[in-house]
Amino acid sequence: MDQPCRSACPIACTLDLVGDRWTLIVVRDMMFFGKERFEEFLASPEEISTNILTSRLRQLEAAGLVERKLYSTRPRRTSYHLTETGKSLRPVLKTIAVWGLRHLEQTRTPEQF
Amino acid sequence: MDQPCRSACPIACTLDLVGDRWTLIVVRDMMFFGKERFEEFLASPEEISTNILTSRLRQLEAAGLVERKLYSTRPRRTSYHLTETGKSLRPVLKTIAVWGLRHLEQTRTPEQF
DNA sequence: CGGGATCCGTCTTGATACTG
DNA sequence: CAGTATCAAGACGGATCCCG
Repeated sequence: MDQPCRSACPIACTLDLVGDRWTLIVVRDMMFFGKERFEEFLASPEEISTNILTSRLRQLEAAGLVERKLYSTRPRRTSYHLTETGKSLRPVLKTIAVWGLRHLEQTRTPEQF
Repeated sequence: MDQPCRSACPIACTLDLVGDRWTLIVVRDMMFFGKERFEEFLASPEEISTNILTSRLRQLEAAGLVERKLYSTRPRRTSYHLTETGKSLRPVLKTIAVWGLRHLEQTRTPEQF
């Protein structure tokens, strides 16, 4: 998540960007749940903490996947939106979700969902 | 990477399993490069360290994505193979690789690859 | 020599409290 | 509401050691 790229492998480079426990959760919230504001991301069931959320939003912004907009100065209100590059992650999220559903079907009972 | 599941979301659950800097690198090495042995994983350009590799292989084994086989006792030789569940991650890896290639095309010059 | 385990120092993550 | 400050806990990396 820090250096641009560990290696020339596109998988490794992608993981450098989004390969951690939280980044794709935030992207998911924007992409599938239409969340835009700091408070909304905090409200997700995974319970990201404020400093981690801040750092992930900054990284996503730096990587050009997310744009920040101040839409009110007093009170200060910020909103976050996926850029076109950010939106292009949709197939990745979708594939992960599909895999998760399949895999979890086998290891957990349906009532847990 | 620790608890079974942070939430009922299949994306979050998948990330709990493989959402870190190293796990999918190891899976990639098995899936696309046919690597099987501890030493081979260490030789990848991303340079995973021995303790991290050990812990990731254990986690993958515990999750049922990888099987360990001792194919020689003296000298002791261990090999690691993807189970069917592990192999089912192929579309995930592939989608990530495709996204990486596209995204990196725009942000880096071709000579870097 | 292959396949780790262990120790240690550093960097990162995350929970909580606090601020503009 | 949208963060920042602080600090403990854990992840990571390197080196070394161990064991068959």
